[in-house]
Amino acid sequence: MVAGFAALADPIRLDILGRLADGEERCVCELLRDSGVAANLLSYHLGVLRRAGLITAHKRGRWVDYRLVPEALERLAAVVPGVGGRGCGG
Amino acid sequence: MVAGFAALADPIRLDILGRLADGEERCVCELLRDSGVAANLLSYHLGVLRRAGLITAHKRGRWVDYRLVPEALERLAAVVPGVGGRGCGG
DNA sequence: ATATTGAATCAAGGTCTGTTGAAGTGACCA
DNA sequence: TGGTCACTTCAACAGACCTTGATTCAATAT
Repeated sequence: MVAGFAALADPIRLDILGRLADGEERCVCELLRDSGVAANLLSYHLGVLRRAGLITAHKRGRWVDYRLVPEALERLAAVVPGVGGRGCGG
Repeated sequence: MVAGFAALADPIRLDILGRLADGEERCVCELLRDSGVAANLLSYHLGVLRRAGLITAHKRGRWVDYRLVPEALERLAAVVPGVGGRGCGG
């Protein structure tokens, strides 16, 4: 949980998550094109997000596709103190 | 914004926020009693939260009371990627 | 088998953070 | 005026983090 917020506390990682925010899968090569960071650095940050459980990876031939784990992010958003996680209809 | 998430990425600070989550004001001395950390360390973490805009301080005689800034925390929770800030009735 | 590509990992650095103990500031009391 | 209390700030250190360049690994193409 602390690890989840720590994963959000970096501009590169927020950028990655923002680019996956529509729920679609994207391969590293595509994330790499727009991000403007080195491939190994991108891989490092993807690893941080993956180990935090915020994204998942699966291989497709030579490529690796990443996808958001919305539940993990919702759980994080719901646990922000003072917000009260289920304000909608829970 | 990155600073906001970074402020959440620490167990002591999450503990502080959790203790302020009811919206009530609490003086440092009260926060100090249960937390079990040194006074200067608590002051440091309160400073991090204050500089991130997540809490506000005001003096009351010899004491300092801290209070949550719910808007700041709601804004943070709403900006978590993939959650969709206004999913309720926007 | 070899080369090439997409991606992950390793080693090493510089920088930021968290923790500690000591000193400083302002408000109250004698 | 001096002393104590509540809290903050300072100086210093260990550890974690981010970034970089080089290496490694797996999958495809020749």
